[in-house]
Amino acid sequence: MAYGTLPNADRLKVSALSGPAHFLPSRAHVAGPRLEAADCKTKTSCSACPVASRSLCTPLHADSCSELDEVHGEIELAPGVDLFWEGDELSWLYTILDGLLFSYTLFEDGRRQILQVMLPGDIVGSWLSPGIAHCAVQALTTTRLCILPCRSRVDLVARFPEMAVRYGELLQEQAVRADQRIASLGRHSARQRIAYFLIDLYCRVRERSESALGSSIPMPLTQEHIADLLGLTSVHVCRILGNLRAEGIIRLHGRNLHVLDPDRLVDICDFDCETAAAIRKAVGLDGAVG
Amino acid sequence: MAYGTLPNADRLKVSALSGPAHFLPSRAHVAGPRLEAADCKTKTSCSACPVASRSLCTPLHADSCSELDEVHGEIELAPGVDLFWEGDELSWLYTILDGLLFSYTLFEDGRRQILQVMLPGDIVGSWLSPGIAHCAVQALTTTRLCILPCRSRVDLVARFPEMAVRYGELLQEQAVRADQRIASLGRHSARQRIAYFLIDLYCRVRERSESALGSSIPMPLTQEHIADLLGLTSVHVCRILGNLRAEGIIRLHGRNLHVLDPDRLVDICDFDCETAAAIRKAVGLDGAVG
DNA sequence: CGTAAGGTTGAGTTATATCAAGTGGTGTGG
DNA sequence: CCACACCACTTGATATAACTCAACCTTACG
Repeated sequence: MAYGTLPNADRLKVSALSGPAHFLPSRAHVAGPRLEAADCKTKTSCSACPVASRSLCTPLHADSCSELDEVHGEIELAPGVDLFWEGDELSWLYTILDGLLFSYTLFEDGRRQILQVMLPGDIVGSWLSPGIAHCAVQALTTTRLCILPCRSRVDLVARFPEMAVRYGELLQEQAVRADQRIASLGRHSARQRIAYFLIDLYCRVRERSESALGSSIPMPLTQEHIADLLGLTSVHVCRILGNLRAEGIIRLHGRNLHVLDPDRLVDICDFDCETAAAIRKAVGLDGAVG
Repeated sequence: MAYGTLPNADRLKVSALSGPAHFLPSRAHVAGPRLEAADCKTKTSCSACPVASRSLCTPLHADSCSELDEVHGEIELAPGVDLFWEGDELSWLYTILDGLLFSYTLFEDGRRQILQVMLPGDIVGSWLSPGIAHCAVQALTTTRLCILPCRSRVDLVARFPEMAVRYGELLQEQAVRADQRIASLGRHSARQRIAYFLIDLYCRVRERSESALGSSIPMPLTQEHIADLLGLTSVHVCRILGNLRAEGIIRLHGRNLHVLDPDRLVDICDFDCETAAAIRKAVGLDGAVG
C-alpha cells in the first residue's frame, strides 16, 4: 500500500518504517535513501509527453490520450534515491520521461548486482500484474517519472486493448535485453562485457535523441556501477577501460563517453554475424562510417 | 512464415531451406535439427489441459475454454530437436504441456549460452508481439507443446481481456527469473551458481507435480548443459557436483537427482534472508524438514 | 585548504579454464 | 553374446583471467 492512493496522488508520502527488513547498515553504501515525497507541481500533459513514441500509451496517441491525463501522475527522483526496494509492494507502473534508472539486488555479504540500466521510455514496476518487487530501483541522474496506478489496468485494458498489446511488446523487449545480459555475463570475458555494455548503451542513448550527439554520450555510471552491472570489480573495469582508451577505441572526459571506434567495440564482442550487423546498423555503421 | 497457417495446422511442415544463415557446420554439435514436421493426431482438448492451472488460458477455464479448442494445435518434439532458431520469424505462442525445453544462443566461436530452462506451463515464443526470435529453443526431453497462432491475439484479447492480463503476469514471471539468472551469473561463485541452479530446478519441478516425488527429481540436463547454463566449463561443473555429492548434499543416480539437504544448498547461495526464506518455504523446509 | 569520492597502478593470490588422459556405461552390429 | 564405438563423466597438471589488497593520485566541492 505504499505511495497512497490515486487519483490525487500529487503528493506521495512513504513512511520510512515501511522499509524492508533487509536494509541493513552494512548495505547503506549501495542502497540509497528511498523516495520519501515528491511533488507533481509540473505534471506534464500527455499531449506533451516526451516519450509518446515509445511508451505504453503509444497506441493511444494522439486521439484518446487526454483520458489518461486524469489518471496519471508525475514524480521526480534525485540521483542516488531509490524508487522502491526489494520486497516493496508494487502498485504503480512508472515510465521514465527523462533521466536514467537502474535496478539492482543486494546479497547478504553486501555485494550488489545491477540488473538493468533503464532509459527514457522504459517502463518500471508493474501494471498488469501487481506484486512484490524482486529488486530495488535507483535513480542514476535526476529522473522524471510518469506514474500510472496498477489498479487502472482493468478499466484501461477493457477500453484500450491495444495498451495490453503494447505492454506485452515492452515486456518482450525487456526479456530480450535480459537474455542478452545473461549471454554476456555467462560467456563474455571482462573485455567483451565492457565492450558490449558500451556499444549497447551508446546505441540506446543515441536512438532516443533525435538530435545528433556526435559520437559522444553522457555517462553517469561510475566504474563501480559498471563493475556491479557486469559482475566485475571496479579495479578490473578501470584497467580495461584504460586499455580501450589507450587503443583509441573510446575517450572519456568527465562524465562523457566518446566512442571513437564503435566498429572495433562490436568486433570485440564476438557476436554472431546477424547480431553484429544489427548493432552496426543501429550505430550507423552500415556502409557509411560516421 | 514458418510453420504454415492456422486453423487446420494439424500438420506443420517447415522447409529445411528456411534455416537461418548462422547455422554453420561448426556449430552442429550444439544446434540441433530443427522441427520438420509434427502430427497432431492426439491433440489434447482444453478441458483436459494438463497445465490449465498455470497457463495463459487459466483465466478462461473452465467456462469459455472450449472456444480455444478451435484455435489451438499441438506438436511434439523429440529430445535434441530445435523448436526454432535465432532469426526465425515467430508467429506462434507455444505452451509446454509436458517435457523440458531450453532457450540458447550461440557465439561466433561456437560456444553456447543456455538462457533459460522451461518447464510444463511455461510459454515460449510470442503472442502479443510477433517478431524475430532472439534465441533458439531446443527440447531436452520428448516435449508436447500447445500452439496458439500469434494472429489470434486481436480477436482473443478483445473477447478475453483477462488473457492479456495473464500474459503480462507470465512475462513478468519470466522477467523475474531472468533477473535472478543475471544476479547469479554476475555475483555467484561456481559453487553458488550450481547450488542455486539445483535448488531452483528442484523447486520448480516439485511445485508442478502434485504427487510427492520424494526428494528426487528427473534430471535430463547433462553436465555440459549445466555448464552452458551457468557460464562454466563442464569439467568444473563435474568437480563441484562431485564435492556436493561427497558432502552428502545431493546424490545422482542415472538421470535422477536426489536433493538430500536442500537447506545447505540454500545456505550456499548467500541469498538475502527473505529470498532464502521464500525458497525454503517452496522446498517445504519451513519448520518441518522433509 | 581539507576532505571525500572516484579513479589509477602494482604485486600477489585464487578461482576457473584449458589440456590431456582415462573410466564407465550403453547401444549397435557382427 | 561379444567387440566396438561413442558419449558423458572423471581426474590430474598447468595456465590464466580476474580478484584482492594496498598505496597513491586526481578531481570536485564545501
